[in-house]
Amino acid sequence: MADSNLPSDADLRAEYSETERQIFDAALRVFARKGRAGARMQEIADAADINKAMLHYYFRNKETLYGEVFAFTMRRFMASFGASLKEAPTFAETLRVFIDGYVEFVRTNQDAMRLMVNENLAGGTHLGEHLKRLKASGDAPPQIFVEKVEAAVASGEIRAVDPDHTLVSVISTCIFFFVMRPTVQTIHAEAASDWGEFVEARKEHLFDLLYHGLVPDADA
Amino acid sequence: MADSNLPSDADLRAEYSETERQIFDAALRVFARKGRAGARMQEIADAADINKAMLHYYFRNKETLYGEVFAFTMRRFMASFGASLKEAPTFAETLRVFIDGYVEFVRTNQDAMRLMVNENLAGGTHLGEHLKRLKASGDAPPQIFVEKVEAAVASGEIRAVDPDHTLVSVISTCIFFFVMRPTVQTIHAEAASDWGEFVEARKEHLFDLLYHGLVPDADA
DNA sequence: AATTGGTTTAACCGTTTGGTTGAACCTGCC
DNA sequence: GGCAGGTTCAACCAAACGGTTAAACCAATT
Repeated sequence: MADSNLPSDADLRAEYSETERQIFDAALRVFARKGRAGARMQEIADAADINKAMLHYYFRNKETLYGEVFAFTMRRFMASFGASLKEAPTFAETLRVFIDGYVEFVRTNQDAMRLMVNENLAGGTHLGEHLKRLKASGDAPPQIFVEKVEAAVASGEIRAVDPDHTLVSVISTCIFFFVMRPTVQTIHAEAASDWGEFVEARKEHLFDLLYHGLVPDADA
Repeated sequence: MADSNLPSDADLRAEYSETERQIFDAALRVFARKGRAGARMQEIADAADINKAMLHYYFRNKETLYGEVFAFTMRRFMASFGASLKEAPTFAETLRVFIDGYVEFVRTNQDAMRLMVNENLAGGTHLGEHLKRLKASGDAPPQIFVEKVEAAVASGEIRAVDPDHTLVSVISTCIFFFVMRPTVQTIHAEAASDWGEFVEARKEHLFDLLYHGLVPDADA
C-alpha cells in the first residue's frame, strides 16, 4: 500500500506552514462538499479556526485558494500507488492492484474525488497543465496500467482489447459508485446499511467481472 | 428507440405554459453548467429571455425552481427506453439495448446528467421520493435490467454474477466518461478530435468487454 | 366602456459575500 | 528598551445577489 519511493502525503505539503495546512484541509473539505461557487470564505475560515482576513493574507483571493487546493489534490492523485502497480508480476495481479488502489484511494480521499469530479463537471479549465505533467511523467497509475494492458495483449495473456477504452472502463467502475453514493444507497439495501461491506464486495465483483471480460476463453 | 407507450418529452411538459417551458430549459442549462449554488437567477432570466421578476412570478424562489427542474429531469430519466429493453429476446440483446440506451440518453441529455451527478455530489437530498417512485413503478430500465440478469443467471446464459453490482458496473461505464469528458479528452487524442466517433467506439468496446465478462467460457 | 385577472416591467430593498484596512500583537534581534 | 517583519484581528466597504413592489399592460368578459 505504501510507496516509499514516492512523496508521501506529508511530504507534498512540506512547503506549507502549519496555518496554511489548516486552511488547506478546511478549504478542500468545503470546496468538495459545497462546490466551487457554493463554498463561502467565511465557512472555510471557521473550519480552519482562523479569522477570515487570514485567508486573504495567505491566499490572495478565492480563485487562487481554489487553484492551489486543486493543484495539491492533483499532485496527490498522481503520487498514489504507482510503484506497487509496476511490480505486479501477472496481469491478474496488475488488475487486482489497480482496482484495489483506486477504490481505496477514493474511499479515503472522498473530498479529493468530489473536487475532481466537480471540476470536470464545470468544464475542467484547471485540468490542462496538470494532466499534461501527468502524461509527461510516465509514472502515474493510468499510464502504467495502459502499458501493462498492451503487454498482456501482446503476450496473449488477455484478449485484443483497446487499452485506452479498457482504462476508462476500469476507472469508471472503481469511482462512479462513490460519486453516486446517495443514489446507490437508496436503491441498494446492503450499501445503505453497511457501506464498507458493500465496497469490499464491489472490489471482488469488479475483479471477477473485468478479469473474466479481458481474459480469453479457456478453450474452444 | 421511440417508446410509444411511454410519455414523450413533450408530454412530460404538457402541464407547463410556453413561458414556463422557456424558463425550464434555461434553468436546466444554467443549473447544470454552473451548479446549484453557482447558478444566478439573473442569468437564468437572461437565458430564458424574460425579466428577472418573471422568474419569481412563475417559481416563487430559487429553491422551488431547482426542485421543479430536478423533478422534471428525474421523470425524464425514468421515461427513457424501458419498453425496448423488455422486448429484448436474448441477454446479449438486452445488454446491447441497455448500453446503447444509456449512452444515447446521456449523449443527448448532458445537462440532465450533470444535474443528476451534481445532486449526488452535494448529498442527494432531493433524490429520496423520486427514487422510491422509480423503485415502485417497476418499469424503469435499471430494474428491468436486474430482472433480466437474474433470469440469465438462472438459465445459465451468463455466469453467477451479482445482479445489483453488475447493474452498477454497467451504468458506471456508460456514464462516467461523459462526466469526466474534459479529462478524457485531454488524455485521449481521438476523444478530443472526434467525440462522436469516440462514443461509438466506446459502445462497441463496452459490449465486448462486459458481454465477455458475463458470459461463461466457451468450454472447459 | 368598464372591470377583471393574469402577465410584464423597471426600480427598489435588505442581506450576503468577497475582499480591504489599519491598528494591535507577537517574536527575535541589535 | 526599541526596532522590524511577520502575523492576527475587528471593523469596514462595495458589489452582487435573491427577492419585492407598485404600477402598467393586455386580453377576455360583462
